Amino acid sequence: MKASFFELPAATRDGQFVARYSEKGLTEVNFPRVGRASPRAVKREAVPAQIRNWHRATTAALKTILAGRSPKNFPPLDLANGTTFQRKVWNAMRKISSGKTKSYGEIARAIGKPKAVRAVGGACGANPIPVLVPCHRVLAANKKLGGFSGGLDWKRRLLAREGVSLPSAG
DNA sequence: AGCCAGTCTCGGA
DNA sequence: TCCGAGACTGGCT
Repeated sequence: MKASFFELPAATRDGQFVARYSEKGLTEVNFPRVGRASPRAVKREAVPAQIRNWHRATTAALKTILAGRSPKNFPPLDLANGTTFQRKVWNAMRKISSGKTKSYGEIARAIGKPKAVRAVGGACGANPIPVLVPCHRVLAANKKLGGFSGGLDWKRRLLAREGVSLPSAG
């Protein structure tokens, strides 16, 4: 883990998310930790104005999505850590609008690799920015949940907030 | 080489 | 119609 990023807490009604930033933008979002409190490495006043600005956008976007709506503004996303394939997948996922879903196969087709469905699943799991990059809107072909790195509970909750109804678990 | 957040096809309840 | 097992898949570690 590199030292050149800022880590800031983003309080929502679902708990305190943690966002990380590079000089280029948002690199990572983490779901609220159960037991432990906020990141302690960074002092508020040490955070550059630009990053505080991005963080404001991140927090607002998180809250908006958690409320089941579409954010008007996103912070810039720094996806430089992913492979080319992963970035294609994440980019395709970002085109899924709130309340809609796609299957892993559809994503695979969208990026021109119709047979790479399992790899798409892998890329979803490697998505460093859940919620804002809506990996939760990707379901299996039979409309079942599939998996979710943050826990299936979150996936269900996020989809429910967006008005998506699921066949079985309901 | 082995793992996987998928998908399709069968066969049996 | 609804699972479960098996085969096959492509990209990642």
